[in-house]
Amino acid sequence: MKFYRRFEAGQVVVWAGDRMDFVASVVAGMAGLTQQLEDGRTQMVGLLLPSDFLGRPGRESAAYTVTATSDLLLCCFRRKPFERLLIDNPRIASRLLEMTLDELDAVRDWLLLLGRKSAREKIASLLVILARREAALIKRRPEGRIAVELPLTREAMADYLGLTLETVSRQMSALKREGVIELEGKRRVIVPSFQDLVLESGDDSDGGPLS
Amino acid sequence: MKFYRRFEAGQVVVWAGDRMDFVASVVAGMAGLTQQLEDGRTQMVGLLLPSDFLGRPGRESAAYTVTATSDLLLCCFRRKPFERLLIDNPRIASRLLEMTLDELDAVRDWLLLLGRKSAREKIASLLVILARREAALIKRRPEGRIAVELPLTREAMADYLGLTLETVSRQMSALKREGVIELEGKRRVIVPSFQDLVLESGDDSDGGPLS
DNA sequence: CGTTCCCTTGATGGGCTTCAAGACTCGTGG
DNA sequence: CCACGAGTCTTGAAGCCCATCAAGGGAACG
Repeated sequence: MKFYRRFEAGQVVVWAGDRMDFVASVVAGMAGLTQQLEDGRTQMVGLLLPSDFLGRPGRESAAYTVTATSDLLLCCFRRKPFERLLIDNPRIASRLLEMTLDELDAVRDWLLLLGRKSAREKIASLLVILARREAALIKRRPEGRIAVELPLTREAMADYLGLTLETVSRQMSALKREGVIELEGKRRVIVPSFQDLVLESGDDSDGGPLS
Repeated sequence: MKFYRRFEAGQVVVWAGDRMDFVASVVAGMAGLTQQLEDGRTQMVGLLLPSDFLGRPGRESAAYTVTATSDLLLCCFRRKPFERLLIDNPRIASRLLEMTLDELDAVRDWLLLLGRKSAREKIASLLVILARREAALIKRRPEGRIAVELPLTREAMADYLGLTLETVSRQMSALKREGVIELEGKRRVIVPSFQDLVLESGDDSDGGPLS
């Protein structure tokens, strides 16, 4: 009933429209849900980090293409038994509802980012989000000088932010030039002052409760 | 336990952060959830139509400002009794989960719209969405020549689409000039060919099941 | 008949995309 | 060992789409 699956960076987990008879939880690594227009324009519509849930109970086929953006480890359950589990165990169903509502809130913040933020603010916002998610795993709140893992290509960042990869690259360079961030290789960012990064992100909310 | 509340177009239902001890279902009219950056930039992050659910069980205060975009009638339940209902009645809880998952899918389509579509495609997409929602209420699928109610100001449309109200106005004029739409007053649109409008919206999906 | 709200239209400029070329990194094979 | 190539990223130049600033039209209301 429960089993693990491993994917390398860049591999596709499922294609939109394909049959999908499992649900899963991310153990390690990162995955993106993406949607496309006919002419190929691509937008990421979900970013899955450790502890996130993948799949929809009661649905036969995948609504979105899921791609591993870094090496990825999934803990999978066959869908039918999982659906039974939901019916028999209201506590689990209730927990799933809560996770879904949290995800809905996160996606709504994402709408604000895509609709109203500048390229620079978008980049800063993404780094803030990743820093907060990383810190939340160890029940902490980011502050001062911190390091952020960035297991995304420039292209994946662009698809998340609704930009081109060139613009992402330019804005990363600009933030570096101005000392807001430092780069250790392409996929690791040092943030000298997390507070300053939050200022660059446009919104001043403190990130809410640790939950 | 159950009561009705009425709001006029433009009135605020709740302010973000305010205490909210009811949940509600939209009976008639339309409401928008909006989020703001400190400098005033506004993005709509939810659009509630008849049959949609408002509020989050288990949460004390509103996360977003809710505004009636047209005259609005809500069917409200006090939050505490409603939460008890969810615990005692798994069928209702399960239904709420399904509605939340549907909303999540809708918001993900919205991400694609904000991140990757042109102003013209955004306008067309909004009209397609409203036409489909309206048609779904009577279990039909829009096609051919149809009318679409547009109970939104140009500014509310702009906040939904991540544009300025001037751009919305210009693109509406352009679509009209080219015969894709006709206007009956400012808040009612005639679509000579729904299929043509879908082509203008950028994605060619058929709108999925009627559910 | 003036005020207010909403909408339309014009002119201008800027932020991001597009197109293009080159740099860096890493793994492979000569 | 080093040359080569593929994938990823950076940087430059040009142009377009949409935002911004500005003015005015139209309808509803007192």
